[in-house]
Amino acid sequence: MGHPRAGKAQTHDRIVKIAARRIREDGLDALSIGDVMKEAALTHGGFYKHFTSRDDLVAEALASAIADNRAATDAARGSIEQLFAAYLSCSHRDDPGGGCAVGALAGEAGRAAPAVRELYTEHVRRNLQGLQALLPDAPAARSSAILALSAMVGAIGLSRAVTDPALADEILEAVRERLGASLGHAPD
Amino acid sequence: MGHPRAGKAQTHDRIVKIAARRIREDGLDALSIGDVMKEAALTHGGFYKHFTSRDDLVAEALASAIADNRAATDAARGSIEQLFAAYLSCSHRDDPGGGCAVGALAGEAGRAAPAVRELYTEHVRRNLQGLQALLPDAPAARSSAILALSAMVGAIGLSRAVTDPALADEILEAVRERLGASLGHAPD
Amino acid sequence: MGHPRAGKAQTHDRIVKIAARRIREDGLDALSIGDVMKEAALTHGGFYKHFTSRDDLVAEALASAIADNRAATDAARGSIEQLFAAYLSCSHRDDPGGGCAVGALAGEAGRAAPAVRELYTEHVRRNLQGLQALLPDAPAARSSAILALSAMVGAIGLSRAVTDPALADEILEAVRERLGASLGHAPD
Amino acid sequence: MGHPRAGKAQTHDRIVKIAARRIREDGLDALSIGDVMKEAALTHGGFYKHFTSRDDLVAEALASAIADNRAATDAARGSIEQLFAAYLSCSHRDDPGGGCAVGALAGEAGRAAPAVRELYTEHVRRNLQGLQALLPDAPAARSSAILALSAMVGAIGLSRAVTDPALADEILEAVRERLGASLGHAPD
DNA sequence: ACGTTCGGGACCCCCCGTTAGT
DNA sequence: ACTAACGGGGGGTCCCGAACGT
Repeated sequence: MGHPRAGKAQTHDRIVKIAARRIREDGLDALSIGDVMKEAALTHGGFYKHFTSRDDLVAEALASAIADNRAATDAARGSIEQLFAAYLSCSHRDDPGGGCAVGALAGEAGRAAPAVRELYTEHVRRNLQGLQALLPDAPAARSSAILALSAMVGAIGLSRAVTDPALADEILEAVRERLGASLGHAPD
Repeated sequence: MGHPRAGKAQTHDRIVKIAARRIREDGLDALSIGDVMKEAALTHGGFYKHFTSRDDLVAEALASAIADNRAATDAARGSIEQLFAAYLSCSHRDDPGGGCAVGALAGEAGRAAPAVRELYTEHVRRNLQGLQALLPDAPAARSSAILALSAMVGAIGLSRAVTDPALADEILEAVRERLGASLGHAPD
Repeated sequence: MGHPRAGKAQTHDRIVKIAARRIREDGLDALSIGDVMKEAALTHGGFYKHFTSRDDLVAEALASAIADNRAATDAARGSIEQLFAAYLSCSHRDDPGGGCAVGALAGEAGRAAPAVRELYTEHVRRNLQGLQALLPDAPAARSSAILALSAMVGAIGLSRAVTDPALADEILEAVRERLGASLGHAPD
Repeated sequence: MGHPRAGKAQTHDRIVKIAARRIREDGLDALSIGDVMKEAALTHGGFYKHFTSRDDLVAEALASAIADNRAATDAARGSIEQLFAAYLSCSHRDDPGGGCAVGALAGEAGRAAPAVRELYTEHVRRNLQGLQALLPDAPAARSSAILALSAMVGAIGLSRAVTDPALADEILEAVRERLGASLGHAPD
């Protein structure tokens, strides 16, 4: 019985990874312990050997999702165009579970528990700093980063929500290009 | 017993109005029939005289929220700066229940029932058209509208989610100003 | 569907009555909503139309059990020997569910929620007053009542717990007779 | 790893001792393996190296509690007044975990597993014999012992359950004195 | 017909006693 | 001796439907 070859940490991680996908796909509230454990080929009852409560899992899952994002962002190092292209891509839009947590949870984070909101906020800050570092060292780099993050988050949300595929693609494309252009020659 | 002076249509409307606020405040999934009916001073059971199911209410509530938004948008007619100022304002951020449904539901709409998504999509289209009409008649007006909507939606979501009030305000301010500037002299 | 002929109050009462038996048979903690509802030919889900929580039911069930006891005590009016005979009887011992709540819950009440303990205490006070009223108007009537209640409660508990039927009967008989004798000629 | 310096028997005993207190404080049903092991600074899973099941522990814990009681009773040897004073004392009432198992479990024992009930019954028998030995060698010594045990058990239970401290003290005092008096001049 | 009362079933989180395998 | 997992059950809430009263 059990998964003798899998250490506790591995099982723990497996659960968290699954949850990290789920929260980005379905939102924080929709996360069900039973579903996650079932997907991990475990039973519902064993959950509390790994987490003290559902909130605990949510926090860990969010942290894991954020770590994913860091890795993905680092991969796009060097060029902001590359980052835009990756973020505002169809593959990102079509795989929320593997994508950006800031975008996936922008709507729900405001209603989440304080601990979750803090994590989220920290992640937003880091993203802004990362963007700013990639932008030309102009006085308006900070506001450019904010505009870029807002537009990216908004565009990915809209593109996911809209039923018309053409419109969805158009949103990504338009923002991708216009954002690059706007930020290229920061007006001040 | 009951509300003899209130016609059925009025009661129906009252329920929808309440639900229209709730879905923007708490999201689509969190809408509880019991809560809504309680707030309407009605009993839970009577709900099904007005709606065939919870999904029915959600659809109507979304339509009502959209109608609200149309009215609000029309009020800002004439100047796109005025619209930005209104959308990217603290009062809008702090009152999601009375605010823009596109922004409030950007994350959740992608997971909603087809009917809801259709409604949402239609609303996005109309918003884009409205924005486009307010922009100078340049070739890039369409993409400008998309960028504007994306940035607005993203900014309002981020500003709501973030715990740091200073950062929340900064997001609104930065996008408000940078967006105006960027769109003023559309590069092509 | 449902029990159309049974008013809500009737169903409510039915549930409480069942629970009132159960808490005397199995104790306060062992009371299970599912079990009670099943015995009432209802489903677990409907429970919360009648009670706000399990604790609510426990409180009502205890009150109901106490009311039962009052009625039973009143039936033995006039003679304390009759009351002793009824309380310290095999039929009382063998039917805890229909019997004295003070005796059945003597052990558990001390660990119960404050509201439950208050109810229990009130019931003890009333029982002491009832006993005192039945005793000769001697100065020691109060302490006689306390001795009588203690002995009765203890005897019924012991007689229920003991596995040897002869010993169980002997306990009831001994206390029944010795208590009557002791109280007959109050020493001071 | 583990507690290398503590033999298995010692660990076993430690667990039993803790459980022996707990069952008197919280009852048989409330005994939780997890809690006991935690208090013993052991892990939950190791329990089954010492006991075959929870029922096994309960039986051993009861036996241990009974052994405690024998020791305490032997200490009061010689005078029945001393025994009454010790049993019907505030310190006994306020420390059920270190007190009499017959009193603490009078209500619950009747519902316990057969093995537990047998143990309990044996304990009652021994207590009755002990009491009888302390009483004057009158024909009614047996029934006097039964009355005494019943009153003591009942009084301690009531005194623990009642919320009013004055009433709680009054119960102990009244039974202590009246019982001594009643048994001093056994009527027949 | 409108509204309410009552009930049904499904789900969720959490905890428990127990065991297989290390 | 323990870790990791199982399976079942507990209380609580939800959405929904059916029968009754107005």
